[in-house]
Amino acid sequence: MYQQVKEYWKNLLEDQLRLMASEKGMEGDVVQTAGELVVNTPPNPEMGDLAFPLFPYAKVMRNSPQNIVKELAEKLNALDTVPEGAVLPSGPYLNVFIDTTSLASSLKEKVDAQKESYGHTETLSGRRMMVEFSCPNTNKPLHLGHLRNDAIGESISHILKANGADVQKVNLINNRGIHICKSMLAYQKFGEGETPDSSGIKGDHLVGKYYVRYAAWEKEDPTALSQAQEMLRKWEDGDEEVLRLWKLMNTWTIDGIEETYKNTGVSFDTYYYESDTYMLGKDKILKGLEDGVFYREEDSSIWIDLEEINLDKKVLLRKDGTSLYLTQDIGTAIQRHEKWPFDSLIYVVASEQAYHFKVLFHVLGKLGYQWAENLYHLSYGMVNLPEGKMKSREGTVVDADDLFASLTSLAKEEIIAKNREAEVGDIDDVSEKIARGALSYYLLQPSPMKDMVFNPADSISFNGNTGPYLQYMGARISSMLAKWEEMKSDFTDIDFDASHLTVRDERELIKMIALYPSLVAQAAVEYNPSVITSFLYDLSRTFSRYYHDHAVLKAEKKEQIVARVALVTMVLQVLKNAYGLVGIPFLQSM
RNA sequence: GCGCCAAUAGCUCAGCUGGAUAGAGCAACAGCCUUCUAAGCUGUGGGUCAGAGGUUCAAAUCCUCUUUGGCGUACCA
Repeated sequence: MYQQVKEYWKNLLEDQLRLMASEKGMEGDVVQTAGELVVNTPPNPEMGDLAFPLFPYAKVMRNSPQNIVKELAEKLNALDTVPEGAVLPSGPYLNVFIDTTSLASSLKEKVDAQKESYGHTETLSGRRMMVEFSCPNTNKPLHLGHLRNDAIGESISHILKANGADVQKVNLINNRGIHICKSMLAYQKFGEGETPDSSGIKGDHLVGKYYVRYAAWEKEDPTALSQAQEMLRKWEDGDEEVLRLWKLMNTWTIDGIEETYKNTGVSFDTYYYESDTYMLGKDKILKGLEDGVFYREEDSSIWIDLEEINLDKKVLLRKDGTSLYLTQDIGTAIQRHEKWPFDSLIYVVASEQAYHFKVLFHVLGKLGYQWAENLYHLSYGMVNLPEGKMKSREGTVVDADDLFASLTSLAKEEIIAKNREAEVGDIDDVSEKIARGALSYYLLQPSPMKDMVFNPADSISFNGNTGPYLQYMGARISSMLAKWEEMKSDFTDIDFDASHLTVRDERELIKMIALYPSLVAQAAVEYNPSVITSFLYDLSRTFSRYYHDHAVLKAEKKEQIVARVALVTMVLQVLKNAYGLVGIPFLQSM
């Protein structure tokens, strides 16, 4: 809606510029020559809502930008359609105050009507988009790195959906391979029949314990690795005993990981298992060989030459005919497209694998799959600690469950310290939701592409630019509106009138609400949830200042109260809608 | 070596399809709770936007080079 207002003024100004030019006897379309007007925002709201720099017109119109602005302002002011004071010349800029009153009126109608779907767009309407993320190994519990992956994957799925896409969230469980056998082997040797139930250890942590145990054992026993390899061979031969243990331990891990997903607010539409898919892709490689897309080395391994995309050669099938990571990914992509013909497939995977995906997409293209150009690697940076990289050998890996638990207990302590136990209701539930919001927001704030530093001390602080701060605004508004419910019967004779919303921050809030849908669209185009987190913080900060400075329910005039309640109601709706896109639970009270 | 990515306040990050004095949070300091939840609000200090060139009326933003850091360049996933 804000876009339309911008567009309106841009067109109006451009028309007037054309008029000015032709009055001066200039030939041709001045807008075409100088370029379309750029719409900016003035440095502060007192200077206007929109700013049009007129530098580019100086040369074409042979006049200083200042003079052009002055003339343009006069022309605009002479029009009946331009209200007094709407246009403000400011040096080389022509600033415009938009009509936030009528904007607020139409916004109110729209938000009232659309409610939780306010902000949704049609930009991806009808597109089938698959998002693959998380993809954990079944030999250990999730850590901080997975949490960033999950947060981005989950959020981007919501964002795409909000823009009209038909989204499928998929998880590919890495349950096969030598690393899985290592934990199995250690369990066989040292486990003594321990189970999650008998030990009281969460399944994924129990399996992780034996993965660590293996590493220690490997140092003492030089035959360890060959034993693990032997176990993998048995697994591939379908050895019953090995398969039984494999299934058992997989169940433990996956059950554990699902509990973590539940805590952190992550879910999937479909699970794939590597054990089912690792054979896929071979046929396609052989077919490609027949078609001359690939070539066979003397040792009979199959390769592709990547000279076209300025890369080296890459092996696709081992000399013994077994498949590789790449082979498998080729197979799964093709299989997925057959099962659910997507318009695009987004892989949420760490930036370390950029090369892999470049090759994967190229190979699929060479195999003749048109849709290969609609594959996208949503690459995200590493999560580091203040002292550097996380290293499992040094025990600095931040465990997902531990982190979530400590966030939850801190939130709980905070509620108790503030004496809010009675108001919040289920304190455990609320504490978990605060923890979830804090974590998700912390991880989604930086642009995905960049490496980030996870500072444990910062992450557990609930002050300042944090998830709980955002939740707090929602809770404050909710409690305000609850009070309004009790008093609103005295206001039935008063209609909403947006002309009572004139204070600076009211105008700011109106503009932000109006801008929100275009940001939802932008977040999808950029595959960037931080567009939404930044917006949420801006909106919250502005609102926080606003209700601190201006009484809502205790405003002087009744008309003002009605208008402000309506505005605040809209702010709450937008907050809720945006929370949903970035994994922040809404709290009625906190 | 080659390739990809990054570099903004003491720390963590926004801003990057070029536009007005580069913004937040944390940390430091100073204020504000008989008034809609102080998980809050206000203010002060803090910047050669890594460096050098270039393009432009205008560069943190675009281009080139340099420096520093991360990642990759496996018949691992």
